[in-house]
Amino acid sequence: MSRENKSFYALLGVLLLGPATGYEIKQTIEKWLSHFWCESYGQIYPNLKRLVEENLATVKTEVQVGKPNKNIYSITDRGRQVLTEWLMKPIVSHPPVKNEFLLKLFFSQSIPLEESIEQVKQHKQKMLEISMFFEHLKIDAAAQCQEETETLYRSLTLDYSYRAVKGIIEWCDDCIHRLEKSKSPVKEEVR
Amino acid sequence: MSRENKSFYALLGVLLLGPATGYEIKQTIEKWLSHFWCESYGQIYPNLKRLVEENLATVKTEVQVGKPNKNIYSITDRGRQVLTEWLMKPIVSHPPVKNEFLLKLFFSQSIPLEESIEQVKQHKQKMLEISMFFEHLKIDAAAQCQEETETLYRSLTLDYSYRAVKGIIEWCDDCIHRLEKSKSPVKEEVR
DNA sequence: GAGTACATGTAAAACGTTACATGATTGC
DNA sequence: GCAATCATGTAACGTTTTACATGTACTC
Repeated sequence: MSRENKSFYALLGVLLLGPATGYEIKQTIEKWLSHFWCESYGQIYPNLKRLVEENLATVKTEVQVGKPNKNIYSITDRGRQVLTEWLMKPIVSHPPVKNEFLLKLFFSQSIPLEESIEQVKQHKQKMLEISMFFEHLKIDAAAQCQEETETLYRSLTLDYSYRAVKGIIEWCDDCIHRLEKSKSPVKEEVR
Repeated sequence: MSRENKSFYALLGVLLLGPATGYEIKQTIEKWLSHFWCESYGQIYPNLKRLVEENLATVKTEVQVGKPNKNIYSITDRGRQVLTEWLMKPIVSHPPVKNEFLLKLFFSQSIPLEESIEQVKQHKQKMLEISMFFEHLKIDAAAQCQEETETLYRSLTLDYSYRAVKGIIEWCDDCIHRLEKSKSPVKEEVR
């Protein structure tokens, strides 16, 4: 029953919001979950099949002309139950963290200071872009204005990521300062 | 030349700090880099071999009795060069983010509020543990007090992660508040 | 005419962890 | 006596992405 496979639950979760095709699921994840989750088609289509095999979802095929037929998936009661059980289970596995930026920075004593500063500036730029994306998402989410509880949980997850990037942007500024300062640390001691 | 493989550079980076065996590299990564990187033996040993094949490192075997022989790896000039080039290259790939906690929270409108609050409290607990681990690391890093530049970069990377968890802990408190409040949203409007 | 959106699906490749095998020594 | 530390290495397994195949319709 592969309780480990998180993609499974991600798919069930999206289906909870309403029936959808694999294609639509991909889009939903990209739009609303991209700041903390992603799935490729290589995961989505085979897993949707398995969902049906295990009675967690049903399919209806909508015949189309010109385009491939649409396979519209809906969550079943059993699917809802399995998802709910998972949602309430405490998280045990803390999967590997990998941050390429920090890996580089950690070993950066061997490159010129200017280069390190440049890397940090680029990282800050990237974080600014992400924070702007979040701001747009927030507006979109508020505009959609569905059920109040749904909005609450979307808002909470968005705030989590937003706060994280904001913190990182502040860190970038600090970091640039500290690196600049270390260029000429003697001056301050001389005065 | 597999420029994609980040493990490669992680190994080179650790070897930059001094010659080491695969076993010691694992320990170093676990102690100092664990908050942003990890490597398993299944990655370390085969990649160390490849490092030697590509002249980025050399091995010396130290014969031991009772234990397996030690293979001590040292970085070569070419290794240093390859590492430095990578350090200065801008980061292009932003690998998949996967946050199981947020995935659960996003879909939590379908479980009782109390359960969601419990999940957030557990997440906060985890973050507190991590922040304490960071505080210890900071002390250890200061105590080692090697070269000043080395200390600077370690301190910077640590602060990055530290600030991130601190932000998340604050978010947890906020989040718990907001969830508690949504239990009885009517009261406030009634008054 | 090129590119994008719609729509599904698979095979190959890369990536990464876990578990196993081996085996002495030291501390509880 | 059991667990942990030291030390290396591989095979199996699972996960995940990428690239490919297919094909219409619409927009620039």
